[in-house]
Amino acid sequence: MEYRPSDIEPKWRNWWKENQTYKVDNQPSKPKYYILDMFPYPSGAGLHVGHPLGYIASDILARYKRLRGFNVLHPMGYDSFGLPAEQYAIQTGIHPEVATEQNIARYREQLDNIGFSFDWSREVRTSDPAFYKWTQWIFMQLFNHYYDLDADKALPVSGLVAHFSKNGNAGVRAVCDEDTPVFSAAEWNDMDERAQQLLLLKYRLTYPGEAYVNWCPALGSVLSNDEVKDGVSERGGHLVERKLMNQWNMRITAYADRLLEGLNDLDWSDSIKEQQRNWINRSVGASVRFEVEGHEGTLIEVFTTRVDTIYGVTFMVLAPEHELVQQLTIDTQRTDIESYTKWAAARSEVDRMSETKKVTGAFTGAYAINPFNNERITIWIADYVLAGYGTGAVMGVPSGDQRDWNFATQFNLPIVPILDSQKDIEHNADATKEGRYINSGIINGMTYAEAIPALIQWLEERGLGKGKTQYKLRNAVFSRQRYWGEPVPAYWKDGVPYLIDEQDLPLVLPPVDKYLPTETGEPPLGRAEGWNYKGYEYELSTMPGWAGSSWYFYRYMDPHNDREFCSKTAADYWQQVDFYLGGSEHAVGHLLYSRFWNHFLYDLGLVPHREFAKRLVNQGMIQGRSNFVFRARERFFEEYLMIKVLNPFFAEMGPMPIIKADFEEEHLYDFAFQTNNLVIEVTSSKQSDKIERVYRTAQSDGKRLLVLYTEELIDHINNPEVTAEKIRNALASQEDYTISKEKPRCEQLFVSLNLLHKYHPDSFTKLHVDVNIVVDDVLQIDKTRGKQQFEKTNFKLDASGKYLCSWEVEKMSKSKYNVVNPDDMVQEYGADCFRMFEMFLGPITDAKPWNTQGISGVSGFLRKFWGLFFNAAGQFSVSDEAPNKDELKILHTCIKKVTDDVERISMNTCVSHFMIATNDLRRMNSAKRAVLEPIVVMLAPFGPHIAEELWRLLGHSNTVCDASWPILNEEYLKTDTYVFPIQINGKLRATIELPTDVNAADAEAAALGLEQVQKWLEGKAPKKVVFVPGRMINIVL
RNA sequence: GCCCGGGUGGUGGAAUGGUAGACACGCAGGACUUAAAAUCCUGUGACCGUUGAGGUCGUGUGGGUUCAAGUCCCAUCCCGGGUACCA
Repeated sequence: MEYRPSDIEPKWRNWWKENQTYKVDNQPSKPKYYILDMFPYPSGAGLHVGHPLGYIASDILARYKRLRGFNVLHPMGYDSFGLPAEQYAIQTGIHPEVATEQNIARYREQLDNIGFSFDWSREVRTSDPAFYKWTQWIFMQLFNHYYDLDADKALPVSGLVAHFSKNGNAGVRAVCDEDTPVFSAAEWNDMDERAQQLLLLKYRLTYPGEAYVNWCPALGSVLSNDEVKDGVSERGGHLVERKLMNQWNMRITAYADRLLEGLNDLDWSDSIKEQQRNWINRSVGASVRFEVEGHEGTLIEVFTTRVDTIYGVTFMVLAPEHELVQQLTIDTQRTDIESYTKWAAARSEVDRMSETKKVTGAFTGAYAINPFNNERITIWIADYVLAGYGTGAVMGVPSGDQRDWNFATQFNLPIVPILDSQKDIEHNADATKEGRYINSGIINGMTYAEAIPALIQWLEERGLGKGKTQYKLRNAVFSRQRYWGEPVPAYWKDGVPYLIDEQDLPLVLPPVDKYLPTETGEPPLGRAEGWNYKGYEYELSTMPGWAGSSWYFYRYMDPHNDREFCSKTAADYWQQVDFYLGGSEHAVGHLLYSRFWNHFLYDLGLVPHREFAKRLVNQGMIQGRSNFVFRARERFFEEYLMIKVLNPFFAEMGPMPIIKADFEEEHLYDFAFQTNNLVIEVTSSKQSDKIERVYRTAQSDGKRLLVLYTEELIDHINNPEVTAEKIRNALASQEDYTISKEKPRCEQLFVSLNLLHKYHPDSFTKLHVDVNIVVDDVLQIDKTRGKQQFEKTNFKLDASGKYLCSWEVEKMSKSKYNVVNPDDMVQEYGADCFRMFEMFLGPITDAKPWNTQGISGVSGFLRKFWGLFFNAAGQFSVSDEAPNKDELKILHTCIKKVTDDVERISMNTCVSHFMIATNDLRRMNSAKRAVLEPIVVMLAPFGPHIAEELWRLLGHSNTVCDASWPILNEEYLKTDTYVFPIQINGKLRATIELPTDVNAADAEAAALGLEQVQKWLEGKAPKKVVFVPGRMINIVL
């Protein structure tokens, strides 16, 4: 019987569905294993081949764990709020919910096609009110809690209020805003409700505050960083500026230390933990306040990790957005400062940080006073200082910091050495901490270790600063001026936010007429009619994409609970995620925010662990391999005409007076002949104005004009003789105006890659082409028909009649037309083959471009494996004979390797091991149940359909999912002899077969006795012989 | 720029500091076939040499540690991810 995946795969998928094979119940009697994939955003492009990479790996692990006796939770759902659906809604008017619903249906269909063991009864969607009710509920808990430093956990704000009314905020050690005043109980009790509420916001774990956003005045809305390219909006190219806006924030910095410490116990890759550490970036230093000359009481605070360099400060730099810039700038500098600020506002943070070669800045005209030596230093603004980072001001120490050095050099500011060990500071900054201080007042002669405490003590005694620990981690902006997200369960009264009643949850997203900001620039929710809470206006921003994904892993444990986000029973059983798999691009975004929420939920006693995911593996991205085609621009046609058609004419008729080799527009005519006064104009037939203009010029010059439409050139592009004939006719004719009368068929021309070198690079526009109509970089011309991109198109093909495309590796995305749909692969090769091929591509953690060459190897393997079970007549035929030693060795080698490799998530080598076992068994013509059945079980996680079919053919009535993983017996792997490699000076020169357990002396003697070894020894004795038991022999000469 | 990865034959990749290139793809030759497809067998890092010998080089590049380095250390180049509102 032939292996036909299209027959067996749908059959078993149905059977699994009907028998609820993958339904999971809480079974306290069984050990549990929770394996989770980062859930997908259901995009309109559908699932692409990159998504399943992780899902297949986790599915293999889930099925493997099940075979090893675990009760495995392996759920799937959708992160279904997000920007793309909203963009689509703006363009089409279709409600994002409708589009999202369709996208999910499509994802589900595609996922079902691959044979995953997901328990779909536990599916979650973040955009489902039954789900986001709990996202909103958690938000409310955050609002109602503050971080208490003594308890080192989140505590209810109600306790804080009680404390304030008795003692004021003295004695409260809590994380709060920098500018929180100190107040007494009396002062607190005297405050009105509004003042009290405003004060409490300084403590709450979520609070409204100001943050910079990408504001696009032309679109009247805030843009995501993704939507901004080179300082303008991606759509429309409108100007974008950075603007302060009132936004909800999450006080994640309260958890900075715990998020750092928690990393130590996590079984996550070192690289990801390192990224998180760097992102949080705890730095110990000092804050120093500088007075501003002539501005009594105005202080500029800076944070520095190198307070020891304070005497080397020769200037100060503020972020262009710094609140004091306006006030400090003197009139004569105002124009400079304003134009610089405007320029800087248009630049993104990444641009601002990346630019290190070009130093820019502007002088405010103001001076600050260094508190240590009372020196006047100039105050500048420069875009390398970011407003949202630290205090938005830095002290410039050019001798010790390269960026400061560059700045000082550019603007001719002094560079003062401060350590006797600093070298070469005329050419570079030297950030050393070695040596002793010079030019440094109270710390002269001290070392780094002595100077720091001395300086901090000095500052603290005078109230001019203090030792301080700072984090690079910033509080997270939580508002989005968008429609398609969770509404914030808060309303505004008198400029103060209040939570709605818990019983009014969920606060459901209201309908709006358009998904755009209001005329007054408010978020789309401002359009919702009658949308208010007991007469008060709701918060109009919605939550960001990461809200729902920060806690969804608990919902899978108890997905239908309408009283709690997850019951205690469920959480107690499933505990935490044992294995989490997802893209490395989430290293600091999702994975840090979700850890933060989890720590908070843990503080409230709602979840059993501080960390939600015990083990994490990051899969590499499957990149797209984009193809490009080249559309000819007008310049091409002029060049083409010259090269292919005109040159023979010119050779015959002599050179022309007015033609030059370049094809600039300002030339009067494109080409001209002396013969018969003929001039030629090449242009699109659409440019009738231009044709008329040239015609008039030609008339007044007394020239005869031939107009060649680019479109007619396109029509005959592969046959230049047609055009040559036209020119010949025009040269012979006496008409003063020749123009084609027939309507050209084509409007655009695409030129094959291998012809481009003949033309100027500017002659073409490079465009993405759908990779699904390209095979081996050759465009399938027949498949271009009916495609909008190729309407009225002709192709200039290469000598072999092909159209060759160029290619590049890029992110796989709809806009790049490089999305490959797994359905197509499944259709052609079957789901098992697709699954195994994705695994066979390489290590799960590596990024790689999608490329299907090689899939036939996996397909062939499955057929060969299948063939092991059938005799020459095509009948199922498996023997019950006892296996021999060689067969047992094949089997147990396979058990060992596959078991080891699944445990370390090395799925690609597992596939190889199956191939090796299959090839070996085929060579032996072996078909024994005792060997084949265990391999079927091991194959089941990888190719569940084929394994299920063979399992049943072997006579079982239950599903292969409920079989047991085979047990390794090392005895079968042992060998009596081993072929030892013999190295001379580390290079392989010979081999020798010896007993596996040979001792050093015997091995050495045997090796030295070999003729090949003697040859190298040249009669001398070796200096040394290294013997690694059971492995190798190295002879050192 | 900064942080984190990665770089091995024509290609995807394999390799607890111990025989570099497992397993596949591709390619070449052969078998079967009227033929093609499919299938099967053999070969396949480069170079020199050749009798089935043997040798030199070889894991981005340049150094180093070691009896032994793809693997460890230092420097450097290139590619990918993240860079706080894509998810």
